[in-house]
Amino acid sequence: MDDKTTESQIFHAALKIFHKKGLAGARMQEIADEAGINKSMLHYYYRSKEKLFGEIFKSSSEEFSGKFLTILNEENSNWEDKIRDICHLHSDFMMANPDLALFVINEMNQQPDCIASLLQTDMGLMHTRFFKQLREAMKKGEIRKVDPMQLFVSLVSEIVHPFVSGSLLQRRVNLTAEEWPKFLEKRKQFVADMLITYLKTK
Amino acid sequence: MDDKTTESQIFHAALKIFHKKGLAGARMQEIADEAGINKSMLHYYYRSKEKLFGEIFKSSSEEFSGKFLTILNEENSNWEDKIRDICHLHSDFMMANPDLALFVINEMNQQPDCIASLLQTDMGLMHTRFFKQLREAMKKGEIRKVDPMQLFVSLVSEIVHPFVSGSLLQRRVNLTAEEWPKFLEKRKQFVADMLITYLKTK
DNA sequence: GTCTATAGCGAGATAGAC
DNA sequence: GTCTATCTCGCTATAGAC
Repeated sequence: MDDKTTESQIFHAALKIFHKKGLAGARMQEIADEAGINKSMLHYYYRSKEKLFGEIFKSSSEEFSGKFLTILNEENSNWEDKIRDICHLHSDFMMANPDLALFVINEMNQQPDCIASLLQTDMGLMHTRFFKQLREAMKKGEIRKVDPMQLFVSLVSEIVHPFVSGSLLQRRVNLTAEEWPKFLEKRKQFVADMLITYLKTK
Repeated sequence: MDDKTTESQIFHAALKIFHKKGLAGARMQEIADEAGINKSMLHYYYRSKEKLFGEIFKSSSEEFSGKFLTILNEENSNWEDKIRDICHLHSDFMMANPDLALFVINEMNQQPDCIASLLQTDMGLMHTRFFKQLREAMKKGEIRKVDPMQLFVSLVSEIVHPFVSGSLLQRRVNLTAEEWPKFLEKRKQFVADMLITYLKTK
């Protein structure tokens, strides 16, 4: 799907436009223009706007969610490494795909039913190595006893939200467009240190 | 604007529909139905869809941002109280307005220019009592020295993101629709404790 | 497979009676 | 101020030539 066929050109153009404008806001003409091809080709390859959107959403949400699972299930790292990995690798991923998170979150709220079928119902988060390692460390008394789910939500929120809410937060903390990426870069370290420090102090 | 005049009925109906579907996804007919009045009345009172949307967005974004400033500037509370207040009061506010945050974030990204004029350019965050108290406490060595902006972004992210990303996170942590509100309720305490504990340990 | 032309419909907006 | 009827346009989708 990464070659230069017409179909993949459409796919990549649609991804870009849907990510920026969402299903309701995107226009087939705009996608065609972005791909540099004729509008009727979109229907030739993907039948309808909804079908095309479905492909994009499926791919995007799987990519977004998949990143977490692979890191949380890594074999050769302890819970501390995994927190640092999430902070660094996921930040990098979102820096490279600035509209992805908001797109997935947003469209998921809009189309609860039509989209529900596209998603894995259970990610098995509780059974990843990360959670096992956390529970183990708590049992041994190495770290503070907390609800692992609250910790996970904190981790995700701290990393994802600055990207989701980018323009609003940037304005609030009064940083320029040049300073903001640097702020996010420093943030990886800040979040990892905070969470790990909190867990280790009793 | 809170009486039962036609204009306020339209306003409240539009708020509800725009919050749920956004500018592009909302339909004037749907707003009229929600308000229980004729569609042409929307144009009579608000001229166009864009004008009506503008009123809703202005009101919503001001309400959303204003909550923070008032808490961060409270006279009779120290930095610790203020963190707890943000966690508790802002959570309650978002629980009561579940679609507000995502709506503001989303539309802000969609309409960068048309909306920019509606927003206060500088919230003066750095000059609120909260930040003064934080810097003071750091100077005295009472708390860990951190970038106050990073801390603020963490605070906002931890509280706001679970609401913004509600349906996605809920699915991830595998909680039912009944368990999720309880989880969010416990979260207020969890976040406040974590941030305060982190700051106090050196 | 790719293009042009156009069908068909939905939605925002207005005219005009009451 | 409120309603019904209608205009107009933009957008999805398709038909059909090449």
